[in-house]
Amino acid sequence: MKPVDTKTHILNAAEELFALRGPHGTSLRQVIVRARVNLAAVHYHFGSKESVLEAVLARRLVPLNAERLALIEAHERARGGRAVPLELILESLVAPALRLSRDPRKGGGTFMRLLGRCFTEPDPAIQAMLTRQFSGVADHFTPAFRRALPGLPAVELFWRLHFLVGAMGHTMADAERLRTFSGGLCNPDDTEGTIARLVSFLTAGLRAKVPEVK
Amino acid sequence: MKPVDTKTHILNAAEELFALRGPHGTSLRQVIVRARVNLAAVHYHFGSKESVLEAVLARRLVPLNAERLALIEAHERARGGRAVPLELILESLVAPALRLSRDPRKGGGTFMRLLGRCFTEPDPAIQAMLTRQFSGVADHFTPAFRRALPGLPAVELFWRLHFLVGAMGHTMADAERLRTFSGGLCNPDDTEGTIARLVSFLTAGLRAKVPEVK
DNA sequence: GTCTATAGAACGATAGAC
DNA sequence: GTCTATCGTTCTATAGAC
Repeated sequence: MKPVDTKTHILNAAEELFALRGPHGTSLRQVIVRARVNLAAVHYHFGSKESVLEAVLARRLVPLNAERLALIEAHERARGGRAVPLELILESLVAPALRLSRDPRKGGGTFMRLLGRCFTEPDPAIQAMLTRQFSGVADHFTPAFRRALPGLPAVELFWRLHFLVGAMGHTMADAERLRTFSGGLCNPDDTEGTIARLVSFLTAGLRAKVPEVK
Repeated sequence: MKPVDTKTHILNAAEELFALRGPHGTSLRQVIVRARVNLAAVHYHFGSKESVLEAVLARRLVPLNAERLALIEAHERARGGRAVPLELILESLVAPALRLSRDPRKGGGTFMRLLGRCFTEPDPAIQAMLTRQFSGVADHFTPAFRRALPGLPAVELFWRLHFLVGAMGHTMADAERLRTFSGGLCNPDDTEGTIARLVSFLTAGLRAKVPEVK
């Protein structure tokens, strides 16, 4: 049972506050109050506010994206050279993220809120962090989608993957909004139900008839 | 030909900078430099930074949401009491926003980037602004979707509308990312193509088979 | 590694002359 | 309506004692 050290305290506090008020809307001083550490400790351990954000992201995204790749690679091995069915690709992509987004020990919805927010953050430094973190997943999943949808032109596939990222991101970043909007009818805590619904929606969308207008 | 006044100069500069670096990441001082006005002028015309943001949002959203409502009401009138087909509902919702997001005289992608960003902004004041602006559209379109998809349980509809908002928002807020991601294959400037693709994707997603798992 | 103290700059907002 | 000047606050970052 290892004790929670200063560094982890800072990461936890920063994750929470960055998600709650945004990286720009949060000062290091707010972070150190919540983390119960000294301001200088942040600069000692991370060097700068930007590096704190990068560490917060990497702590969750490195294992998350590794899990995604492990899942799809297992499916690929199980099927030899043949294409992995669309539903399984989507599930490999969606399920680990959604389970993480509902695991209170791992930041729960807090982290996903921050992640969704970073995606709309135009700050070039933040964009570069995201590209770094997601390049492996993008490189592996894009060809998998292409193999699962052999009739779909590459242009259309890219558009649909863009729609997919939006739907997925918004679902994870803003689950609680749905509870309010549906008047309590929808329960975002039902992780497996959410995965099934999202996979079914995305499968149908990706398989839609290609529109005529060009 | 009326001259561009101080108030409009401030709105234009704020729109651009808020979209570029976020409302929190932008200072009023940066705004007044770009608008070539005095700092006190901002407080004279708007009272506070928050009110500037509200005015920036309202300037585009009031006519946009009015256009959406006008379109769907025209469809409803044309069909008497019968349900408006799903594709036409989606087009009424998507097309005005997407055309706005590509109209350089009206902020172009700049404004949509800001809007997408505000959606992930947890600041309660900003959330309240969005709720105010979108309540009319939500109240009118939700029953329309229900009528167009009579077999779909309400819970499932709410989930799918949530996915829809994500796909739509991300498409408008971050169109340029797709150009990079697709290696230049996709052209987000093709507004009508984007509308057709988004409507086709969403139609299929909304009509997907309801998943078994509950 | 952890602290206090502080430098140095930027912030939102306002007072009051014109 | 528009300006200058400035108040009071907060920020990131660092220097240097322990």
